[in-house]
Amino acid sequence: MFSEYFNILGSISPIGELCRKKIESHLTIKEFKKGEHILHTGETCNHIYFMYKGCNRIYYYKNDKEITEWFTSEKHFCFSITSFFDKTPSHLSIETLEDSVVIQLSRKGIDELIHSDLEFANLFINILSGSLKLSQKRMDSMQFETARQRYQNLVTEQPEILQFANLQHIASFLGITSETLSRIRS
Amino acid sequence: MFSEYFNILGSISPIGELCRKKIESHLTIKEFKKGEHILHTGETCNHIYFMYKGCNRIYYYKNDKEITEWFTSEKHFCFSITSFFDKTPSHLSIETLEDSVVIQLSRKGIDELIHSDLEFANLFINILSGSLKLSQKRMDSMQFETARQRYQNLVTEQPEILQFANLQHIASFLGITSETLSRIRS
DNA sequence: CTTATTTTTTGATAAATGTCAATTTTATTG
DNA sequence: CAATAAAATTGACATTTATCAAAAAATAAG
Repeated sequence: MFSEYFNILGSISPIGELCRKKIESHLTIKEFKKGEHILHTGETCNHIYFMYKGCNRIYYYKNDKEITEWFTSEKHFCFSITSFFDKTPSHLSIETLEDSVVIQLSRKGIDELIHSDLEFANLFINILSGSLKLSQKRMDSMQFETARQRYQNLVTEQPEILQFANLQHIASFLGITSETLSRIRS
Repeated sequence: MFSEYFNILGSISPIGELCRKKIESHLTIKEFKKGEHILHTGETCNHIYFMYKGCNRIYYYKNDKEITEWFTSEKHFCFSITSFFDKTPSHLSIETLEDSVVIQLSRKGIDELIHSDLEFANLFINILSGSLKLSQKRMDSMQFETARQRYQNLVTEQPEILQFANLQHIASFLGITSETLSRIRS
């Protein structure tokens, strides 16, 4: 079960047998039913989560409304960025959208490894730079594209999200109301 | 002149004398008049820039209009994220908004150091995680705040930008037209 | 200092999106 | 499968922001 995990890590940055062993000692596996929370608001995010099976959405409340900030598809990583790095309670929640199996890598392990293992440090750099590119891309699309364009982009670039997310999740993810998204779709 | 640079690096992540020496060998200093370009569209971004003196804006063209994506204040870092990591021609340009002095750290040096020096790798991780937090924060504000709120945030959180950026730069940075910003201001 | 150029402001109008309410459709549960 | 709850759609209208054009103000150049 970890072999697929390490294959994906390896495709991000090469890691040797020794490094794998070290990483493995900081992994835990958890299962979640659809709709359960991987991380609750107020908890501190102490892991980087890998969706071995299933998917999730990351959301927060703004004026009593749920706003979906991000989706994580199967075989992808996620975490609450600010909470993880600042060790502060998360304003984000992470909720599974299907029955899921999550492989968690602890921050304690990450801290230890980035200070002791060059291979791991470089792996982590590559994970961060990948996240940064994604975040930047999304920011650009928010800055000067219309709701319709943003929806089109989603359909062409991340069609898998349409499979598991409902209209309200997608609407708030795109920064629009569900009524507007419904009209765009028709 | 480098001492201030290293103080700032050191405040991000502790680095010893040896690491400093190694970094120093990959630094170059460049001066720019106001309005000159640190990076042109189409060039590949091969450095991380530190604004020792002066400031800049990072912009791109969309439908023949300039869109400012980011501002860099004095004593801060910047680079074209996608171009730097993917080694591809930048769609962004970086233009100074004042006479400036830039300390450039080369990608060649960065590549070398992250693979050989744990201290540097950790420094770089901290630079990336800081960028990621900023990027995320900006994305959130784009997602569900009105133009007026985004402007208010800018005034309270980054007032220095108002000193060197003109109305059009700020408007496109906020994702609105200059007419709208002018009305918000009055 | 005067003229030219660029930037900002203002006005009128159009387009995009939001809000609220009602209805229809879909999903859930006993 | 009927009853209920939740989600999606639709309509009427309000609000925000964009667009285009012109005027005013600020900046740069001779």
